Amino acid sequence: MRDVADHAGVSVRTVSNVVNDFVYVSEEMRQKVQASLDELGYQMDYVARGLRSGRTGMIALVVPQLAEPYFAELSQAVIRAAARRGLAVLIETTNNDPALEQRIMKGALATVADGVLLSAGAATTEDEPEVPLVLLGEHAATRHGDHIGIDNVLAARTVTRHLLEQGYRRIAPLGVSDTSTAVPRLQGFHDELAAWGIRPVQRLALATTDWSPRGGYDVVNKLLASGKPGLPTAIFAFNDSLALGALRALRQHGIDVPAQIAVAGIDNLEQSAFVDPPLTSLAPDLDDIAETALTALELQMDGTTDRTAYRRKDTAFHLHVRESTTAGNAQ
Amino acid sequence: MRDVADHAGVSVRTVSNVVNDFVYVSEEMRQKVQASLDELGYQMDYVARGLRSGRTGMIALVVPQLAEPYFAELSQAVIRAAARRGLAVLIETTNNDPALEQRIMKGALATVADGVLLSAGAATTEDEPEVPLVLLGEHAATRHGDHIGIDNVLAARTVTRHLLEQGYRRIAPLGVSDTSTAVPRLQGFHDELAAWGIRPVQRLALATTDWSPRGGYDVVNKLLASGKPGLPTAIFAFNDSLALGALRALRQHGIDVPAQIAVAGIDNLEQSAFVDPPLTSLAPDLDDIAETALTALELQMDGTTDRTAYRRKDTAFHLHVRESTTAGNAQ
DNA sequence: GGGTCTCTATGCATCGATGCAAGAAGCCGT
DNA sequence: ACGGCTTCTTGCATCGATGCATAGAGACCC
Repeated sequence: MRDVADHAGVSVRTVSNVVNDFVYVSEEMRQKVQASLDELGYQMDYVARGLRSGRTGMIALVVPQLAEPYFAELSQAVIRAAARRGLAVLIETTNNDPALEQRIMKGALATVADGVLLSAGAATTEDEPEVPLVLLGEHAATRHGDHIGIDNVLAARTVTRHLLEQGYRRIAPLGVSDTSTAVPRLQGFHDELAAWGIRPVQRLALATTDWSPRGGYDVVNKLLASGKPGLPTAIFAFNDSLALGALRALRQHGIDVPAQIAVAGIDNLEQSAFVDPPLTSLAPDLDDIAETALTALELQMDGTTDRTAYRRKDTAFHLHVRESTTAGNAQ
Repeated sequence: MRDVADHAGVSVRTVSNVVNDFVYVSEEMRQKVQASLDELGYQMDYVARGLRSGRTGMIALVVPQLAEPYFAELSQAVIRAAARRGLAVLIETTNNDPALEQRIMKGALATVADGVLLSAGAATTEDEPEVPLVLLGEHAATRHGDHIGIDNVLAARTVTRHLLEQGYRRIAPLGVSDTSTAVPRLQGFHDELAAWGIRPVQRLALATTDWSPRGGYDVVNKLLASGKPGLPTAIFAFNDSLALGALRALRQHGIDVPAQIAVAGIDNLEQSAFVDPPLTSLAPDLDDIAETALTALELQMDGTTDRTAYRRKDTAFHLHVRESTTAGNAQ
């Protein structure tokens, strides 16, 4: 900036004024400085500005695994929403390491990011976060700040209701575990069963903490290989990755989906519409999540809302019914 | 840092010395300062350090679309490799916007990132980049700096050879277009055919620039719906997303894979092993790409290599043969 | 003419860290 | 006792931008 100032024969401050569209700059001056800016190819040093202003123009997005399609699609939505606000996105992955999550909640990213979006974590903390922080998904562990996500109980009820309406009665929940996302989904599943006067069959519960295709495949494969009688007539996978693995296991055992066993999931991955048969899935509105989260984050950043209070916002979702749960001989 | 200095009754500079493990600090002093650091919960301001040192500790990763599984998996690998070096990763998406890519090559991220990894772009430029810059994948357009990726001609030959060895002769390339990645893959396909004395059948080429499941689905669906005779006996999809869409279209038309038509792809997405039938796919070694790219980037950052010369490094890949190309009645 | 007001351009201090170089303290050899 | 050396600590300037305050130039009013 000093170079530009020298070149244009004005003060550094004036160059800054031009760059920032300060009101009191004469047209003549603006053009002269602009010419120098262009000629020298000036690029703002955002680090220096960040030091002075206390803002970096960056937000951090923290997810367990970027390679999981759900988080990839979510990240994409966040990047889009951030771009609309002129913010760049720094992505960190935690691999579900609670210690790392805790450090981040405590403010480890405070100096590089103006705010943090933390997704689906395991860490618990009672401390007030030291950065503007918005939690995505379920975080049973803390009651501070903004929590954005779908109502998982309601979402699970919606999927379950669909299966029940299709006539399926022996439904196996897939992905049962004690993680913060699994618990409310199982809850919703049970709630809906109860509403229909159906008692959950403990033996049908398919437990795994590995919510990947491999996890779904392994669990369902074991179930089928066991040769035990009393197979479910439908599988409600707690996410689509599990469902895709389950589908593979079912096909491998020659089981027709949905004629013999129906499958439904949650996330509505891009992939899910292109497997065979196309997967019925509940789609969280990722753009809604991203937009809502960034709005909440900005309110924290400019001090409108505080970080102590607990605010929960549920975002929209939509059930995509596809062939994996229709055209079957349900019972 | 000033607060810590006051609290410990020492100078700011000494605190800095302790934080940076400067050699000439007495043990006594180190402990006293460390106590104050801990007590006050000091966190380094990386922005300020960045201003002084000219390094931000961040690299930018630029990809067209994060939601595409390949780029998600690549990003994951880059984040891991960067973490090993103590670098954070800022992710930008371009949606293949050439103007944006060009701005990035010119150094738009120079002040926020110490270096840039730019993946699979369309932009052409002859200017020397103004940031340490490593290009990932094919970038026909520029001859500056480091280019890291698999040898796409060889990769395509490898897949094609596998199909030929399995006995397939009427192979349809899927994803034909004039993008920088498609061209060498088609080249390799033709090269291998030629080596076997087979002339490519123009009519079999399945052209699309949309390398997503939808793109693959649409093209193959149109082919099958056309009712034209002379279907291929195998499809070589230029990436797995295309292949997955193709699989869906084939199944929908009641075509058995691989008995009637075999399918192979490139990328080896996590998903690809869990579709039905599991997809034969050529796996680029993403960790190798990320590691090689970051090594090259660091050499540029510390000035060991310059940004003018052209350096191309091919990374490892491995063909995963699965059922989508085996156990068929090839011809 | 003098005072007030608006518009424009500038100087200086500052954000939080580190490079540099000098100062202080202790030790050794002669 | 004194210079020379090593070890340890510190003050000051600096990175590149912006906040604040103010000075100068006109314009306008009484």
